[in-house]
Amino acid sequence: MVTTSNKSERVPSDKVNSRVERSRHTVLTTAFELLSEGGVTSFTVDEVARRSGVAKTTIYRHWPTREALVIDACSRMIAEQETPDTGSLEGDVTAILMEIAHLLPTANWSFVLPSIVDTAERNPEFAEIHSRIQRGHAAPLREVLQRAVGRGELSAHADVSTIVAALLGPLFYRRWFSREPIDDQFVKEIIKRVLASL
Amino acid sequence: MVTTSNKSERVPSDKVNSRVERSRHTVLTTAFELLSEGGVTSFTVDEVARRSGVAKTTIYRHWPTREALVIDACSRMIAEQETPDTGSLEGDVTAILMEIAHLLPTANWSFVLPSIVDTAERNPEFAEIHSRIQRGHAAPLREVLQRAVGRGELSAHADVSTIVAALLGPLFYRRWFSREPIDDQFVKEIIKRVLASL
DNA sequence: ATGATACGATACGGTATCGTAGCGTTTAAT
DNA sequence: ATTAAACGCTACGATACCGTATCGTATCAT
Repeated sequence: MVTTSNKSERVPSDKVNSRVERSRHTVLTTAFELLSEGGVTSFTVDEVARRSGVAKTTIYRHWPTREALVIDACSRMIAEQETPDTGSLEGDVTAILMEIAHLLPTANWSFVLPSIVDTAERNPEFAEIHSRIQRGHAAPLREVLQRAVGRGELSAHADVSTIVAALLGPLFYRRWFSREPIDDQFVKEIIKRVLASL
Repeated sequence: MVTTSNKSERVPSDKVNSRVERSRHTVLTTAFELLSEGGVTSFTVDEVARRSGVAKTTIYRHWPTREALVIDACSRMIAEQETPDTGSLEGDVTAILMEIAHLLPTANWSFVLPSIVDTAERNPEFAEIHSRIQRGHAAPLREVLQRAVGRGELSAHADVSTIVAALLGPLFYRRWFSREPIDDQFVKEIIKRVLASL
């Protein structure tokens, strides 16, 4: 009895290949793809069903509502950027910003983000997601700045939050507002100017 | 005959109070208000009709399609900011950024802009509007920077476009991405750091 | 093998929205 | 006063979506 009971409490690795998990995965992949193309607005459950091949009824067996699915798909968008450790603040910052600069014109999330920003403006749930995504982007930068403080390379009074805005702001500005290209020269200019003023 | 013909060729000031122009104005005002509240997505012609009191059929007599009305309403959003002239570059830049900083949390356009940015990502017509709005925001800054070059206060080799991004980027970043408050201290910090590096 | 669970297909009901038709009424110019 | 243009009202047709119901089929553990 106990043995039987234990067998039905499967470990996660078992569940991955179960039928439910296959469906979940297929739907989420398609949902994310759809979000990247049209943003939150034009996202429909019917289209997910059409593209994924998973029946709409099955989708509603997994997610209670359209919004739940959108939120779930958006959550998979949080960038897992790794923090470099070159030994110097300038080296670390350059590594981070260069990677972001290269991702901005191509990565899927850069096409969805405006949509999330807009939705977050009036929807608390999306505001929460947006907040998590944002923290994900800023985290590596905050970490290398803190490390620089630890090494004495940066004053302990330095306002990390301001510096992050001074570094990321110009890049984001070019991607979504002025829509100018973000070349390496530009990134280096920004870094040089911001770090010079510390 | 000629006199009669001339009378029908009215001057614009006459037209302002005509019935058509009254309708146009009422509808556009309501449309803009609606856009400010819900963004481009939740904007519906039916709601404009309900709120404005103008019949939906009349609205469609003026604008061929919903999109045309949205675009027309968005176009009225272009900020008409005046360029200061304090004599020094720092004074001018401070005046401009302080005004923007105070508008960012309150002005109607700041609630609609994410919506336009998102739509512009996939719609050329909105990309054009967005471009005009953007140029409107950056124009005063570009002008005072050019003036500073003329006075010799700024090197002729200075990349104006980069400096604009370095100044506006952090403010926009805080408004729409990190969602942190934008206090005067922050604005002054940004200005100080950017101008110090010139 | 058998039963439980998940899935697929189709068809709905309900709602929102776009854009139009028809027709009577108001406005405003002559 | 007459008349043309603009407006309001109601009612549509068409479409797209959400979310559910029904029922038959496939999967999978035991």
